[in-house]
Amino acid sequence: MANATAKASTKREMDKEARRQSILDAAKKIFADKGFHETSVSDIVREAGIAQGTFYLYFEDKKAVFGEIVDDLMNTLIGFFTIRDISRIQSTQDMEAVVRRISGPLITFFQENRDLGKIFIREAMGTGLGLEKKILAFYDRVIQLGTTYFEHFRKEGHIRKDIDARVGMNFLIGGAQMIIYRWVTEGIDVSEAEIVHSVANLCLSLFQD
Amino acid sequence: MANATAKASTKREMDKEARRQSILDAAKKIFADKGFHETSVSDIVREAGIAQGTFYLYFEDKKAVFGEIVDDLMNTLIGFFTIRDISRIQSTQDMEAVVRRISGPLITFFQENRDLGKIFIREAMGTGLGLEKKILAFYDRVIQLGTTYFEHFRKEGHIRKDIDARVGMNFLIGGAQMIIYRWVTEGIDVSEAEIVHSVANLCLSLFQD
DNA sequence: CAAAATACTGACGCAAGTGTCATTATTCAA
DNA sequence: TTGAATAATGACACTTGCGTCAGTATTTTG
Repeated sequence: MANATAKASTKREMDKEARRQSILDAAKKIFADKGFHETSVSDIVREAGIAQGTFYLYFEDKKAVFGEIVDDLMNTLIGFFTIRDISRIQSTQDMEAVVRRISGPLITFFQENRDLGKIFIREAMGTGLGLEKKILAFYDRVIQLGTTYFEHFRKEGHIRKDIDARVGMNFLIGGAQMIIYRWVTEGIDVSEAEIVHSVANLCLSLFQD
Repeated sequence: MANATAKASTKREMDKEARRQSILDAAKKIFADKGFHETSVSDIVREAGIAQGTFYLYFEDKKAVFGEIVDDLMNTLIGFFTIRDISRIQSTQDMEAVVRRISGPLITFFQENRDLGKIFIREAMGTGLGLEKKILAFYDRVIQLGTTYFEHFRKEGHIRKDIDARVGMNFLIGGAQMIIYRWVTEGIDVSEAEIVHSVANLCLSLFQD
């Protein structure tokens, strides 16, 4: 917190952070385009406009960049799935609102970050890094959140009785993922609003009474 | 059809075919275990008990084996999804029967071929070979079949009006895939019958009135 | 301004894995 | 039985891309 030093050091930090970010951005672009395995570190540094060696000042290796991209994404997504004070929400109306409150931002996000959509859904599972476990853990976390909401609405009586929450949630995630993937990769001629509507309706029809 | 020659030649052919198959089997095992990119041709030939060069007498390269495995699998799966004479089937009862007739054998198949499940669901999409397009075409074919059935039952009046068939089918495929994947990879302690029951119910609840 | 610290560079050594090919083994046919 | 055809071998030359490091540039500090 010594003023001058702090300022200088802060400035350096910022620059390093910016460069780091620019490497991440370059990597996202190439990964989404060519896939993890077809992407070489040379590709990334070319896109980022830096030398080969510089890359290794900021990241351990190619895996590390990829892992960080996926980690960041998962954190962002968890944010979308988190709803505080679910216990306050009670009517069937509200249940629909909850589904839409989740799926809306989610889909907007993927529209604005198609690269990340491709990377996460197409690549991340089969890269052969340790990611598979992490991703399954992520799904489990989402499922856990979903199950909480589910059980809540079940208590309120808005939910059909005969579906196992975990299985249903897995189904739901897979389904939503597939729709988002196809929407993100191919330029399906469907508006964001329509996608939100469809996804939300599908989710609801799975569980609703 | 010259008798002696034909017999001899047939015998040779059989042997070649058997060897080919043994390479495919070895490859399936390793691919499912380590993933496409972590698998080397050396791994495959070691598993198959042949020399490096022999591999290349039977396959162009590693991609070719993988591609063939995936192609075969897609053909098998299309068989499961094909129902002749859908127009004969009319009641809601029958609609349920159709869903179960598809999901039952499908799930049995994946239970008996977990390797293929892993390969197809975890690997095939992101290998970076030309497979992505092929797989999407496969999904489209399945969706087309599904949509036919769907429209049929819609005419019969067993289906909710407000769901777009294509979107619904995509959702359904993604959902089913996710469940099968989790069931295949982790040893979830759920019986095959229960999985069939769950999947079928989820499919039905998506569309049913 | 000097010199020390920090940041960046890119050529290159190295490892991994591919696919070939000269050689050896096996099968067939006469 | 022999030699011609077919099948299999495995060592190795070659490619590719990774990660390092000795050297250069830039920034900071006193």
